Amino acid sequence: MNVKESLSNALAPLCQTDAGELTEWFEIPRKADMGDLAFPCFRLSRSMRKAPPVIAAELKERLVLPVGVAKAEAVGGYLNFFVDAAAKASSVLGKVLAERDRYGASSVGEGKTVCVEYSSINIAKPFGFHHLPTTAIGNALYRIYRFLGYKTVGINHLGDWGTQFGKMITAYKLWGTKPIEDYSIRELVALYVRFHEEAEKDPSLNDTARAWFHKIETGDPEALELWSKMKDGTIREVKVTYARMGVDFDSWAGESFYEDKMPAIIRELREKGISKLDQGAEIVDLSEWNMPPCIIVKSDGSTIYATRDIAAACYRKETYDFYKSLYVVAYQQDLHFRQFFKVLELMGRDWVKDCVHVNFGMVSMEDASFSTRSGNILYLDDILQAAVDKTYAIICEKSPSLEDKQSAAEAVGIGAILWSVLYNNRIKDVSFTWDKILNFDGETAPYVQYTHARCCSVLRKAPQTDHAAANAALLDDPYSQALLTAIEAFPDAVLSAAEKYEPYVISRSLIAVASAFNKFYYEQRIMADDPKVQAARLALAEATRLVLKNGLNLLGISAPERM
RNA sequence: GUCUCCGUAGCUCAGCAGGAUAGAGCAUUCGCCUCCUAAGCGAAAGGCCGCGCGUUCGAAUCGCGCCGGGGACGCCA
Repeated sequence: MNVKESLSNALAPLCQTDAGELTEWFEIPRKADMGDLAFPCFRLSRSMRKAPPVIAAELKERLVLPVGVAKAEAVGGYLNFFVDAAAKASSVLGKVLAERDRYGASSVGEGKTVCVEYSSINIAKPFGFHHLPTTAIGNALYRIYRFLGYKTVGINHLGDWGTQFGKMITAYKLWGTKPIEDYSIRELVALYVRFHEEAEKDPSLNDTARAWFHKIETGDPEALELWSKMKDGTIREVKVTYARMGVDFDSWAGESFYEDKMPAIIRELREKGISKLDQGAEIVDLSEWNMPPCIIVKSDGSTIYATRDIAAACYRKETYDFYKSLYVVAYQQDLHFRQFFKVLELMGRDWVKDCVHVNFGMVSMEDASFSTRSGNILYLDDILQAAVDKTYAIICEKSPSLEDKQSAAEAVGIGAILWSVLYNNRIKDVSFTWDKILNFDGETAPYVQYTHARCCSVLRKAPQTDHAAANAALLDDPYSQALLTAIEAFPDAVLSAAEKYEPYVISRSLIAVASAFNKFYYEQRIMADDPKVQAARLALAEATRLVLKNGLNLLGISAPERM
């Protein structure tokens, strides 16, 4: 039983209110000096026919404080409780040191599967800067749900189908100079650009392209092989970039994968009378829900992304029997998701309530020095590399004696980039400037990483001790207590992040822990003269290290031990 | 035009299943390294929480209406 519950049980008879309900009432006071838990008495004023401050004062008089609560204070309409410092220190520290890299984890998701569609790049197209939010947020959610015990399925819904592949093959056949598998993405993009230039002069190229795509569709061996090699080459190349960001997928099933799964959907929509013909196309009329129609089959007879998304959703339900299916896709597609979710509902797929469009804002690059590289295209890899290079220079300046500067620069530079889309509400647009990204002061990934490295440094220099054996009661000073409070809040932050599909909840929690540790570090000497105090503070540093590492890991950001 | 999201300090943002004197970071100014990583710590300054009305004992938080901005709106994804 935790402190909240025992307080609720003690308060229940005095308030004549159910203890379970009272548990929900507790708040965290705005400031630490107001206590650890606040009990608002406003809601009792009607039933008890007294003013809230009077109730608070009376409760304070009559309440017998349960074990673990040191004192109560009536302030205005609140009854504030101060938990026993030693009890708190020992329970928090004990939990973290016992659970270690599982601290903050849970088994709430046991037996449930969560699908996360994210990143979703196009084959033979740049892996661009604009893919950063979906990749970083999707990866974080994937890791968060896995940490909570869910079975997770990360899906990269590849853009690997369409007439552009006919164009690619046409261009390759005309101007290709080496085996297609040897082409890098940038070279494939150059071929594509050339195709469009030449097609301006010679429109017949477009017919050739259509013919090639038709060959892919009908299974012509040569066309299929070229297409397949382009796809393999792209995946091989992007995997390098994904690896730098700690990203991986369980499924690379893209648009082509659902080609043979759409006819059944189209047929069902017709048979159930959900779709109808309109202006030569098959649509689902959604005017009843104040939405434009959802196009299922175009007037030329071909399918469209809504059809594919419906087929994909059904496939995922059948294959994974998901508890939730997340789509980490920009808010520009809000309407599209509302539309095809509604169509699924009309088809009687009640599980569509478990499908969630996890939308996010736009990223833009303000820095003019960058927008010219590679033409108008900003490759994500270039951004990552530039951040790593600049970080390397900063490390040379700040930590000249560091041995492995390169790997620290990799961790910190990429961490800073990922952080930029993981520390605010998803819906916020992010505009990039190097000044902002490479400012490593304050609420940033490098700040958290730095704090982690500080913990590691102290622990490295200290004699090896059994942290679990330390006397936590000695951590009764306000700085240690504030740090313990921040550490204690971490598991709830993980749960909340999952509930809201918002990784930033974890980012903010890490900032709180790091900030509390740095204050503690400044005010209290960890390597204190008293060996018992020293042992307790080392245990606290170890707990801090573990929390920061776990949290960064959930965000897909690495935690170097030195920087 | 319709739908939708957003509007909190100079800037970027937390807070919003209603509750205490609205909080951070950056930038600015001023302090702190003979001691565990100064990528740190402290202090100052900075606010009609877009505007109005309503609900409530109580509104940054809920409702309605304006204003301002982003996005989407039938054969791209």
